[in-house]
Amino acid sequence: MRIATWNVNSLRARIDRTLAVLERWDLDVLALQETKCRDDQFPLVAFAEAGYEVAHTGLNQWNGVAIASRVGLDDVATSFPGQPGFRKLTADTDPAPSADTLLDVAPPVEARAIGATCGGIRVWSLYVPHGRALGDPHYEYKLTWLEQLRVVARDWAVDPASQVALLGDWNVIPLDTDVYDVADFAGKTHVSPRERAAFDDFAQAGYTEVSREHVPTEHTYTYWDYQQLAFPRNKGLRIDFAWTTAAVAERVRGVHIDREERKGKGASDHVPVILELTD
DNA sequence: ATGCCGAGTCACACTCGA
Repeated sequence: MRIATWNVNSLRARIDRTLAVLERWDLDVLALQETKCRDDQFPLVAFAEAGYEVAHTGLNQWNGVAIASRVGLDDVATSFPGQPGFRKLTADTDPAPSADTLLDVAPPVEARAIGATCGGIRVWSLYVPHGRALGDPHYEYKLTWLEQLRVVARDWAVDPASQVALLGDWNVIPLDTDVYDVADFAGKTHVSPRERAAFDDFAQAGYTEVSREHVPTEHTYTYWDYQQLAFPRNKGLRIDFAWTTAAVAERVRGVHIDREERKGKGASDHVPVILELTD
């Protein structure tokens, strides 16, 4: 069984590359992030013709996460329990006291998490908030989002037989050797101690980051910026990961990072991470 | 060549990403 995660950075712009990834890796399940479309814009037919069912949540042009599967797709959840929301608190988005403000309504939950049971594994496709800058409200949102995910994920992992895979773009650089030059990230998001702790805490919640276990090589990246020849110069980041329960981790026979997918015209800035499991 | 930022929205300049 093969399961992959990929931040596709607009599915409609990269539907051909996506179908090619499914075929090239003979994938059973693909977790996608940043589909950047609403549900009604999702290219369902292309997936169906390739033999995949799809679950998707997308509210607008931002975010959007999906799971495609050819081994079943059950019990779809379009958010995790208690998933925090986010709303900009600026004058232009909220020029006058709105009904929301007056009612103190919780901020909207974004399309950043979707779960489904595929071939006996509870798969989550996750797009962790970026954080934007240290001290930005989005940074606190990111930390709260990760903490709440960890709290609920810990409960999912209590039964030692439970098979759970938390796949996605975590927007955290866990190690100094996961970036071309950590000095370039001084004072920025992705490397701060609080973000790294929020990421590492999934180990205490009963999970193993299996891509590290199988591909420990330093300076192995999953993302390269579009600007300033980052890919040809190999100035990348490792930010796409797979935390799994022990029952999944022991089935992992290999992990592949599809660096080839970053080449050529029309590439996403992220590449797929593929898990090979015993059947 | 792995090649100098891209996508979506919207109306041309902006947001967002990391």
